[in-house]
Amino acid sequence: MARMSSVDRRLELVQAALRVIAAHGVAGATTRAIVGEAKMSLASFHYAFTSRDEMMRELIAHVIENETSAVFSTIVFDGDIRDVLRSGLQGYFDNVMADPGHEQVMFELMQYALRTPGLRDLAREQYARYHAAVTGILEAAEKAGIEWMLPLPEIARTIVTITDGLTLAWLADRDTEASARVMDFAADSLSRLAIPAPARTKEHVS
Amino acid sequence: MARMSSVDRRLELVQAALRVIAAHGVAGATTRAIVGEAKMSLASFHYAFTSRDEMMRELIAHVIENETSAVFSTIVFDGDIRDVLRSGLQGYFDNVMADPGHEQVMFELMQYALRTPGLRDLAREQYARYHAAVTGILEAAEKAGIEWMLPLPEIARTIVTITDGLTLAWLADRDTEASARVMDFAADSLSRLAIPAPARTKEHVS
DNA sequence: GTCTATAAAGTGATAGAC
DNA sequence: GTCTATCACTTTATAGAC
Repeated sequence: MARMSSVDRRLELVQAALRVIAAHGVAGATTRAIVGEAKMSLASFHYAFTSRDEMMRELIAHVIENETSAVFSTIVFDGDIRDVLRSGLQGYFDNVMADPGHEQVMFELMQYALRTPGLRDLAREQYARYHAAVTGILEAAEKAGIEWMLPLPEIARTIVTITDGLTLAWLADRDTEASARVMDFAADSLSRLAIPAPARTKEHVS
Repeated sequence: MARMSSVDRRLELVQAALRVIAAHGVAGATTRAIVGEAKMSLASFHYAFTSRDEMMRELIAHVIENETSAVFSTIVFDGDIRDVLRSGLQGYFDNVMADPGHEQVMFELMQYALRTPGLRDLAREQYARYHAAVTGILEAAEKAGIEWMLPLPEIARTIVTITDGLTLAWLADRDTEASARVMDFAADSLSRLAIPAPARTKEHVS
């Protein structure tokens, strides 16, 4: 096997571990399963990391750093605000349905962080990133002319609350139709927090 | 040790397991930890259950059967609907804050059920119970004179979506103030789905 | 029915050859 | 740096005395 830099090998193991977790959960991510997925020997694992705990910590930090954003990135702020919000939620939800394992892994890692001494702050950090990412989108909406009636971080937390709740219930019962109706209500409600751009689009929906 | 009926011994082990899970998570609920908590010998466990898997299945079924309701039971349908909804959410949230481990266990058990072959249907059942429980509360509200503008199960799913999302974020960052503002918005939004009782005391509980 | 003792398999981690 | 072999420990589950 070709020699690899320490950083590369650690990253490769982290990514292999993420694939194992996606397939078998955090509990299934044993060192042997991980090195099997990464096609390395067991000893290579402990050459790269001093312990499995260290790897898990780096894995969660990596996920927080890289996996958080880009979920809402397909939003276009054009037309009726209610429709923008509705299709933004749909875009998120389509991602969940296309790859349910991904969000499930995020939930599992959060639970793991909450349960593991020394990793609790990473769960907090994970949600701070979520909230910051959505706040960024709302700021983009502001630049597109939409004024908001509440502080942006407040609205962002509400949106994350809704997407989390949507995802959890759908992971459990896969009821896509019911989820769509919840998104309808959420878009209706959230749109009441927005004041549309003055000289752009016209109608207010009753 | 006094002899116990098979049913009692199984129940005692399940309850001990729940205490262990609350303290150390599903991963910490080894047979040894459970019989230690229940003050039984390891062999007694396998006399009562053929396997740990069997016990976990019974545990989740037990939780679904018994632990689901009673969370919203303190609601009084008196006064302004928005205030009723707001204090109903607060009642739920107070329960979460008083015993954060309980909701965390529910989330962990759901994840476990989703990951375990043959237990996926229990995750679905868990959410069906949630939705049914909240639907029941909305029906009670109807009897108290509140009309709803959407099908009750639809509103119920939305409420569960919100409470789940609220709880997850709070478990991660413990931001009680921010959670309160989300509940404010939720109560405002949900109250728009209600038509108040025609000739009752429509305001001023104070 | 309840116990002690132990089997059988899996776990994280390490030693030491190359 | 990478490997094989192995240690020390934990896990679920069972055997067999009482």
